[in-house]
Amino acid sequence: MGGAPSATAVTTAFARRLAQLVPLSGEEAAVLGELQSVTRSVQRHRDIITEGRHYGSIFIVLEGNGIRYRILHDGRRQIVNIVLPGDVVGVLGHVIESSLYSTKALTEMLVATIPFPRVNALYETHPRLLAKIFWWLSCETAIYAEHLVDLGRRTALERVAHFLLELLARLQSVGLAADQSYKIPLTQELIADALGLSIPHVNRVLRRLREDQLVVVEDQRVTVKDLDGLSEFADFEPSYLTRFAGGELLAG
Amino acid sequence: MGGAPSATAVTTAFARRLAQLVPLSGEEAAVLGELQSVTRSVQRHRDIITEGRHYGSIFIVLEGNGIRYRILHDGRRQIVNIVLPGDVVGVLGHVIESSLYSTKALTEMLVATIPFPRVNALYETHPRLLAKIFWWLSCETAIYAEHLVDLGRRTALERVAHFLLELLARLQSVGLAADQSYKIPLTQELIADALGLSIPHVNRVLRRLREDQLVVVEDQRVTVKDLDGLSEFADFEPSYLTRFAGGELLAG
DNA sequence: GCATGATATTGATCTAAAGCAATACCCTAG
DNA sequence: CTAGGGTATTGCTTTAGATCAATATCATGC
Repeated sequence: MGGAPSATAVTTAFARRLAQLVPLSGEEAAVLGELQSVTRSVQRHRDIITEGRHYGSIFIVLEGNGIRYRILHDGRRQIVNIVLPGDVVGVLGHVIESSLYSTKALTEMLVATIPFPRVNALYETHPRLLAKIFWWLSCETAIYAEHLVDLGRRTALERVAHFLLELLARLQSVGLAADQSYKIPLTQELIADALGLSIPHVNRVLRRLREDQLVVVEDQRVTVKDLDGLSEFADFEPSYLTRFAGGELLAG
Repeated sequence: MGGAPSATAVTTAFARRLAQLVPLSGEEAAVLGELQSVTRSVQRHRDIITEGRHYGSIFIVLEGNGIRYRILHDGRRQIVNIVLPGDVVGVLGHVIESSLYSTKALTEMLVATIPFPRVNALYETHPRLLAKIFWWLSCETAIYAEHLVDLGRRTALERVAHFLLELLARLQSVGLAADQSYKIPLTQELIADALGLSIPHVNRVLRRLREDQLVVVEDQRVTVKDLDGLSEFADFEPSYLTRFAGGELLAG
C-alpha cells in the first residue's frame, strides 16, 4: 500500500485545511497524521466507493482527483462534486446503509482509510479534535449549496466560470494551484455532467471564455487569464470556501 | 418566548429523527429535550438568519416551515432547501464568519436556540450524543446532493414530482404527513425558485401532474394521488432520507 | 504504418422552458 | 362594497441550450 513518506507529505492537505479553520495542537496534528497512516492507492477510473455498497471506513484524499456522481436509470449522469486532496469521502456511509453515490478516481489517487471505529474512538481520546473535524465537514454543505445556485439560477457561461473559479480556490487552499493555474484532468464531458449541460454546449462556452481572455482549459490544465474579470462575470465570492470565523471553535 | 408544553411536544421532531438513526438513551433524550428548552418564535416572512450576519447559536426547528435561499445581485433567487420541523439551521455559522444564505419563515415558526458554547459543552458531558448529532447532520448533504441531481439532470416535470415526493417523505419521517398528503404553504413562485424554473412553467407542470392524476397542489396542501406512479415517474428513491445503517453508531 | 477509441470541434435543427403580457382569482383591509 | 396586493392561469414569442450528426485531433497499441 502507500508509502509512509508520501502519506506524511500530503497529510498536509486535510490537516492544512483543518488548521485554517482552527489551530491544531501539536498532539492533535500528530494524531491526525497517525490517522492517515494507512493508505491505499486507487487506479485511474476505479471506484473508491460504488453506489449501493456499504463501507466501514471514511477515506481522506491525500493525492489525486476524483468525482462523486450518480447515474440515472436512463444513463444520464450527474456529478455532484469534484473530489480533491484534503476532501473526505464516505462520511455518509456511517449513517446510511448503502452508498447513494459512487466516487471514482479521475487520476491515480492515494487515500487514507480510516475505519469508523477508529474515528469513533476519538470521542474518548480526543473529543476536541473530533469536534473540529465534524465542524469542518459541515462546511461541505456550503459547496453543495453553491452548486445548487449554479445549476438553478446561473447561465451556462456563468456556471462554467464559477465552477472553474471554485476549483481554483479549493486547490489554492491546499497549496495545489500556482497563482492562477491548476492541473486537473477535466474533459468537456466531465464539465457537462457536473454542470448539467451538454458536451457541445460546454465546448462553445469554453471557446467563448477563451476568446474573451478570461480562462483557458486545455490539456489537463486550467489557466485563469483574468481573475477579476472572471470573478465578476461569474459573481464568484469565495467566502464559502475561505472565510472562517476563527478561534471560536476553541471556546468551551 | 415559547411555552414549555409546545416545545416539549415538538422536541420530538428532531429527537425522533435522531432516534431513527440510532437509539437514544433515556438520559440522552432528556439532555436533548433540555437543549431545546429555550425557544423563540419567528413571524411569517421574517428571517431567522440573514445573509452576511454572524450568529452565535444553532437553531432547531420545532414548528413551522421556512426556506434557505440566496438572492443574486440581479435579483434572481435560488432556494437551496426547504426547512422543516426537525431541521437544524445555522450550523455553518460556527465555522464561517458570515452567513452565506438567509433562512426565512414561510409560516410562523418555533425554533429552539442553542448557543454554540452549549453545543460544545457536550464534548465534556455527552460526547456520544454530540457525535450522534454530528453524524446525523452530515446526512443533510444527501438532500443537497439529490437536489443537484434534480437541477442538473431532470426535466421540469421530474423535478417537481421529485421535489414534492421528497417533502412528503421528510414530513412523514417527523410524523407530519398523513399518508399521502401534507400541508405546506408552497406558492408556485417558491417551487420555481427552489427548482430553477419560471413561475408560468411551474404552473403548467402542476397542471400536467394534476391532469395525470399524480399529485395535486392547492391551497396550502399537497396531495399525492398516485404514489407509485409518481415515484416511478420521478425516479424517486427515498433511501437517502430513510435508510439508515442502524446501530453501528453505538460501536466504540 | 494503420486501426482504434477517446476527446474536441463545428454546424444544423429542434425543443423545453424562459420571458413577456394580459387576465383572473382570491383574500384582506379600509 | 371596493380597492389593492398576492397568487394563479393562459397565450404568444423568444431563446438558451439540447440533440443529432459529421468531422477533426490526438494518443495508444499492434
